[in-house]
Amino acid sequence: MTSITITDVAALAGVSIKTVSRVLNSEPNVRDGTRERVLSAVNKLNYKPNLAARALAGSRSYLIGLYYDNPSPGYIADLQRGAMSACRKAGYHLLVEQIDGEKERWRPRVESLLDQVKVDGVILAQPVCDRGAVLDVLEERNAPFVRIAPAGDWDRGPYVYMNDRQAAYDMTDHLLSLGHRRIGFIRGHPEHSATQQRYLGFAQAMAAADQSPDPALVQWGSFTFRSGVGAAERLLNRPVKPTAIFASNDDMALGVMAVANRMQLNVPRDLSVAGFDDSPIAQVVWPQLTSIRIPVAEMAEAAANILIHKRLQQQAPAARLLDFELMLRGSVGPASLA
Amino acid sequence: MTSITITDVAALAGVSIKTVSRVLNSEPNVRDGTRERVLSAVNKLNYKPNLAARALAGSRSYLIGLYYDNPSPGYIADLQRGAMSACRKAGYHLLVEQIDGEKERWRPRVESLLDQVKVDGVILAQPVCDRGAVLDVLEERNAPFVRIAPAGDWDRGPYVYMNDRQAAYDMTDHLLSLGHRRIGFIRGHPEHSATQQRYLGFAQAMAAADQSPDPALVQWGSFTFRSGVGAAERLLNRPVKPTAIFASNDDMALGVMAVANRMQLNVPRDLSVAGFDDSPIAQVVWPQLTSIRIPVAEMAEAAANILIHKRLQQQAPAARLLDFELMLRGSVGPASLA
DNA sequence: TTGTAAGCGTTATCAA
DNA sequence: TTGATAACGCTTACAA
Repeated sequence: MTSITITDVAALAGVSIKTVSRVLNSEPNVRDGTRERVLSAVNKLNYKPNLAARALAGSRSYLIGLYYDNPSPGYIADLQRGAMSACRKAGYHLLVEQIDGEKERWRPRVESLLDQVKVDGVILAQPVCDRGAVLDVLEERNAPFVRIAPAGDWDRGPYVYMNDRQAAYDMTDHLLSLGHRRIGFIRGHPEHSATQQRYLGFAQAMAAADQSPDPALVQWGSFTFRSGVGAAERLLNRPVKPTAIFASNDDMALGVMAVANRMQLNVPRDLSVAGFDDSPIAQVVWPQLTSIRIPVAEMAEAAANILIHKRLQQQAPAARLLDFELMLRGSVGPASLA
Repeated sequence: MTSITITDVAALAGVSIKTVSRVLNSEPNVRDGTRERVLSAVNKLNYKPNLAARALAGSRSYLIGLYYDNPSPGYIADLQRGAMSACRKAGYHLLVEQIDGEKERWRPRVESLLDQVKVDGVILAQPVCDRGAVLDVLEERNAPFVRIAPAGDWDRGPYVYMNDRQAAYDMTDHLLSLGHRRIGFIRGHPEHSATQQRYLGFAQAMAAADQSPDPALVQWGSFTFRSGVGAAERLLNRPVKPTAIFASNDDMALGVMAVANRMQLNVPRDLSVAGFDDSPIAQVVWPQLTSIRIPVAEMAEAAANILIHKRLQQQAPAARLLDFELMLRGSVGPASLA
């Protein structure tokens, strides 16, 4: 039950193993006829090159690593779907690794992936992509990596991202276009990179519509359901309630909806609610939550492709921008006339 | 910038590479002093064996594959956390692969993992573990695999699981102990393995409490939020409403809560609601959902460990049972006196 | 355009 | 208890 090797293929095709190798790696200088004979032998034998041998002899392992920490399960799933899709198309495989931020326990794992497994590249997702120490380890070893939506350090290698500011701007614009003027905004966790960008987009859209910002209508949250509840209570217990609340992520938006429910406010008649992330829950609640879809899978796919095709390119792209999408659903309606 | 190899270690320790190999693989017949000299050389050089070379020469790749299809993101995340934990402890790495059930597109990927990457074993999660064709491919190649909560085929290799029937029994018992007698039950998707087991547990607990089963109180669902809504409407529009509804997963239970809300029924005062799965959403809704925690991460960890330690064991365990946990929260209360 | 031979860094064989 | 040396299956030089 020994598996078939390049030698078997060479023998059947009547060529040397080097020629088989050339065909397999799409190298030039192979006569068409020869190529066909080799390929037909490959097919006949159902030959598949051994990755360990390839990695040992050559410079490619056909493995891509994905580092993430502990964000929402939906984010991880999307990430992997995208990365896997790219890997599948190129004959690569995906190795996942959770990087525990707390302790320095991540270090041996990161080093192992580079020194032992010798992955061809690493995708760094939030929040790992913002940990300087991890980047240091990768740079020390000259390991190719691509970051997904990093918060800064824009000159430390390629990254893919989407425009959070513009997305928040567009959503705010949408609310304004429906007649809303008193729009509450709930900021996210102060240490998260997206927080500031999303707030900026909101503020700029309000300013562009000549809406003087009411500081009392901007509340801090921390991206959790509970913090959304707190912020919503502060907003909705004011003498003059806002007609819409834009929370900078879905979990907080759900908190807003819970409070509205408890206060007998009908969504969207009495209060419009918008979120950010388009998490799976957004479509489960009633009414369904208007939100912003982040192209997580697409970003991961783009990142994987950059790594996979690195050797083909003269110059790796420094950055790749992907589009968000406004998901308009039932939780947002026109401003009531009240 | 060439990396250090076993030869460097051997030179520093003043032994042959074979001796270094012996130490690294904990083989017998190495003098203590020699072992120590080797280990200190390993440490001094920060040497890490090359996995590709190991895989090529030996019979282990130190890679474990995880096949899943498209269940909830939370399930995937838990699965990976557990499997990764086991891998980390043993110096293994985790390769993930989504097995698309629809087409036969999965076949080349499964074969590639076995023939090219030569993973040391494969973990099969729901619903991949119930696809006979996938098992066939694995068995053809004599590839070690462990299934997580399979639906049947209990003689096709080792598996880990939990007792769905007992869990549903215990939850029903809990409702009965709170005075509920008219308990509605919502079954899951008929093709899903857990559906029958969970219903069985419910039915047995009811029978044990001498509750003649009212067929009208058992409704079909399909594990989706929407199907939960439908089933709940059928249950709650009856002349005599149930005082509690036990849905066989959380998504459907959320559907029940949504209907209850719409019908102005207070949960848990007017209606108790219980789910199954303890998905993340269970703690986000209000009141929080009473549910059953499935030890997904623990099952994955156990599965990985079975694969990793296979060579050490005389006889791989045929099955490993793990415990569920009743998560009692606000959505269930005593039966009202009405 | 093709082939020969030398690695790649381990583990396995077998002799010492 | 140790070590020389041959695999493992491929890619990379280099030669033809």
